[in-house]
Amino acid sequence: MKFQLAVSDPKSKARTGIISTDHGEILTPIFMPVGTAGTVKSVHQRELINDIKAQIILGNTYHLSLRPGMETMQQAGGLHQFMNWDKPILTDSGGYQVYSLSENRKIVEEGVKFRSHIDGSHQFFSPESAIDIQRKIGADIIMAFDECTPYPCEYKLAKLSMELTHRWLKRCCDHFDNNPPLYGHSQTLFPIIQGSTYTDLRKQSAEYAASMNREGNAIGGLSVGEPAEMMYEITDAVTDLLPTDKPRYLMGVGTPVNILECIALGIDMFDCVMPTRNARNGMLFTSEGIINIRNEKWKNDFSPVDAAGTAFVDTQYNKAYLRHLIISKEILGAQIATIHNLRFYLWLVGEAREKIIDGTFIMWKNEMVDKLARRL
RNA sequence: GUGAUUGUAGCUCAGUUGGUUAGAGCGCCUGAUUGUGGUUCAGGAGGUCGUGGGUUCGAGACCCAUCUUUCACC
Repeated sequence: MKFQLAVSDPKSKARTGIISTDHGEILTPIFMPVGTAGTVKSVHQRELINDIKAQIILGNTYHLSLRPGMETMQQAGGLHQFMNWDKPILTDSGGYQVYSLSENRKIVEEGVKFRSHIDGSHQFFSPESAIDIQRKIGADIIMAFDECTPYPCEYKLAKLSMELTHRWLKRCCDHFDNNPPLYGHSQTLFPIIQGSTYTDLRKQSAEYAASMNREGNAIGGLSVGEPAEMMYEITDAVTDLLPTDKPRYLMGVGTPVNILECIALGIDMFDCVMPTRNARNGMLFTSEGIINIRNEKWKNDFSPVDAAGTAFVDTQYNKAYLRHLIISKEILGAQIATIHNLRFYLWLVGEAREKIIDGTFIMWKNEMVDKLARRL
């Protein structure tokens, strides 16, 4: 992987760049659609490329290791081959599932004992096994195995957790360096910064992550329930300590507003389930604000889903129809809403990139932020 | 026509020997959702208990009439 920093906005910390992988280039800042189980839910790979214009998608170590399992994955020749996606892929390590499936796990120094949510079987993940699995999946960018702390989190616990994440990070790096890729293309490992909402811990973690000298760095453990302002504050502090010549990935963020604010703070990569999961529940993100398409007021509104939108679904279907589909839990409703939301997210980061290059980013961002949070 | 049977929220139904403001599930209407368990969670609206009489301090419940549902028999 290579990262070429292109433009730095003089009025903020925003920047643009190009990430090069063996599966192609990624123009930053970028949003990466989440495809946990080897599919971005409800959309076709062809739509991801042609309509949504996704440049990179996510997969998930935990979910893919349970199903279909690594035997199938290896026989398929890795996830790119398996799902017929030859653009870049990033895999999350399963660390987040330690957090989100917290009722079914036990954390020890060695790793984490899980119970599968599918069949209740006992599973064990360690930094080493998370790397092994991600080698077998074959993602272009893979993530260190970390512990994501909940919010709020006491200082003492946050510190202990961060220190465990650091020891795990060292093990991830060692194991990664000692085990080559399996499919003839290169992979790169990103460390994850933790430290909850404590600036001193975050700084310590950022420095430790940077000292691993990998090709990119990620910020984890945010957008877990803390106020947005707190998230911005932490992100701001952390990006100051990360090398400028490597991409910064803010994990799990966020709303369109969050993304613009964090681009201004020097973040290059984002992922979030919001545009996909919320699409399936009828929440649409548009340049004019947020639409809950289930609301009764759209029942007989035959105007386009998003007249200003750039996806074909925005003009080919009307709101009343989409409302009907979502309320009826029809599959096509999820498809249309997901294509719309993902296209909007990709459009948004694409515009941000253009504005950074133009030198008008901050002005544009401030105008957009007001509109994006409106409820229509 | 005769004999049973049924009637409570939009739907399917609870509702104790008669006792405060009649409940549930689903549906509907609003929110929430941030490295996805095709979700999940929170809140809300909605009922002259078929109708009319009666008994009783008090009736969704008991009695009478009437309408209604379903069934059987003539």
